[in-house]
Amino acid sequence: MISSDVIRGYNDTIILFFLLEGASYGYEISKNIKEKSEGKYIMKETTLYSAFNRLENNGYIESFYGDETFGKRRTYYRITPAGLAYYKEKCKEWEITKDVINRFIRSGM
Amino acid sequence: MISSDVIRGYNDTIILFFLLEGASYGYEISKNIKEKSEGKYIMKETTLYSAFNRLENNGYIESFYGDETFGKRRTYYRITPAGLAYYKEKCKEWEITKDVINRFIRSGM
DNA sequence: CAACTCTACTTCATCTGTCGTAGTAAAATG
DNA sequence: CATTTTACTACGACAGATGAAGTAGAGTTG
Repeated sequence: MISSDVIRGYNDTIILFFLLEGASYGYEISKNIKEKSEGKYIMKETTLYSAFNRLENNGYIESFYGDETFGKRRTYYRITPAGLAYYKEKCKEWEITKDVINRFIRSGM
Repeated sequence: MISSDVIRGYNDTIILFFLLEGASYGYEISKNIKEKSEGKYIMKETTLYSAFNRLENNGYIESFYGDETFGKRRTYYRITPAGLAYYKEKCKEWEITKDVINRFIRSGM
């Protein structure tokens, strides 16, 4: 398990990644993150839902209610064009970040 | 310039990296970070000095005064064995982190 | 020689994002 | 029918980053 401070700047990006494939909701994304990272990263519920709020306030995602007449009502989110642009930007930034941090890492110690 | 939230979890590691080579002090490390990253990352003074405090409180570095009889007195820092162990740990963690974040990045967009 | 820049910090207050704790509520499972 | 899983929401605490401002000596420039 890696510390979350490392990931801090990329939680929003991780969420947007899953929304690229289509609308989704909190619990599903939470499971997907765990699965895709093979359990190496688990986003806390509170972190996830507060990220949704931030992303929506920034206009990067939009929420709507599912039409399930059964079960607990889900809040679905879809990515907006601004969200897609933000995601792409973050991907580029990541390449630079990786390169920069690598300069301060000694891998063979 | 990359956002510092990304780096957040690695500021301490970056500082320790320079102390591997020998004792140093704030201003010098600040310059070194800028140079080594080719200006892509500039650690703010307040971030740097508060990191020194944190690192010292954790026993990862030790401070001492330089014997310069001229100029403004410098506070030097040297890495401790615990600091070295911490640095090595962070380097290993970085490899995992990189791998995990990469899974949520689409590089060709 | 006065003004400015560079070196080398320190203090303080604020903000953002993460996370612990707790609670609600419906459906599925054994 | 009790427990687990799904699907959230609210609240408060905390750590680390940062902006603004100040201190102070040394070197540089007009």
